[in-house]
Amino acid sequence: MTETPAPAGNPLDQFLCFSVYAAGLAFNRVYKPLLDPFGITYPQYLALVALSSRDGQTVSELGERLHLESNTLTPLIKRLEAAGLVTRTRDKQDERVVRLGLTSAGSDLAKTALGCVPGEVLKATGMDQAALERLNNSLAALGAALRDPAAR
Amino acid sequence: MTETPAPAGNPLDQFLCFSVYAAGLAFNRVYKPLLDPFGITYPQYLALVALSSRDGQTVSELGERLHLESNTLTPLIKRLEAAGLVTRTRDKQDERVVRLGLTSAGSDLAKTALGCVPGEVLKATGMDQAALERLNNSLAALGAALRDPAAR
DNA sequence: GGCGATTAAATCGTGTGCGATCTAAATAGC
DNA sequence: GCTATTTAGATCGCACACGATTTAATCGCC
Repeated sequence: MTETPAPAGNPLDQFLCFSVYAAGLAFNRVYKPLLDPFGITYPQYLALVALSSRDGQTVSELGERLHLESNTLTPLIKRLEAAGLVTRTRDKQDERVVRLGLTSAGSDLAKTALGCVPGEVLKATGMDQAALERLNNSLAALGAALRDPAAR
Repeated sequence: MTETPAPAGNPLDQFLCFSVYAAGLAFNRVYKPLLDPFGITYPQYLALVALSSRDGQTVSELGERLHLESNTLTPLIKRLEAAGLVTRTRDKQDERVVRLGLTSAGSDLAKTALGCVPGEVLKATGMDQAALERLNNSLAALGAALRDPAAR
């Protein structure tokens, strides 16, 4: 009774999918106040982090990293471009392709955010590094299994 | 190389939040083809399951279970009502409150879906019951920690 | 070299999530 | 009993996510 604010007997609590769903909502709510000062959203933050690892990624490559497609990414990237954080340039070799990069403002923002946000999030999880890593590995495996078309 | 379709060196892979995010996306994509025949979405499915446990829940109570508020739930519930699956009635004692219930069609749909969908989802996870339960418990604890205002 | 098939990204419509605000009903305090 | 406050839902605008389609460029094959 000490930590179940939800009504008793919630059948959803037995569902792994719901735990993932609810944890996702909760992460989003932890990130929001941390990212608001930077003027970016949580998915935008993920995109900036993914882009900071390598310059000149295509929209498709970014999509592979984020598990998203152009229908979601194009508007998101355009907002980051409008904010002056990301550059979009058509590939000269293949005009179908759009190459993405961080502006210096985007790079700075990513660096600054990565300097303080992850620590705050870690604190909010209340977990130690080892437990966090175990859970991360389990979830990565779960995601890979769910994405595997052979498994259904 | 056998199971890493994403570009190498993805810094996001080290983020627990991203594993949760990506697993959530993946679950959604597993559920979609399973729920399409019933004409409902994944959040609508969660709402129906939550409503099937008890009749006459209020919007707020449903929100506590789903970790959502009326700004998200009201439109969702109205769609379920328009689909003939849910009833909405103002409480006679307190006219501010809306009591929710399943129609017989909604109850039947929930029963039928619960009869086949969870098994398919379990198969897609590729996990056994014990591992699934452990992961579910870890994630429930993570969600509770993230929701705890004292922890940040 | 030309043309159908493929590919990358963009566009569009619908359904969530959510901060902010609004409305209406119940309660508190005088 | 009457007003100020609180509470439950609803509404609105914006940002994802995604199925479906479109556009434009490249590739494959003859």
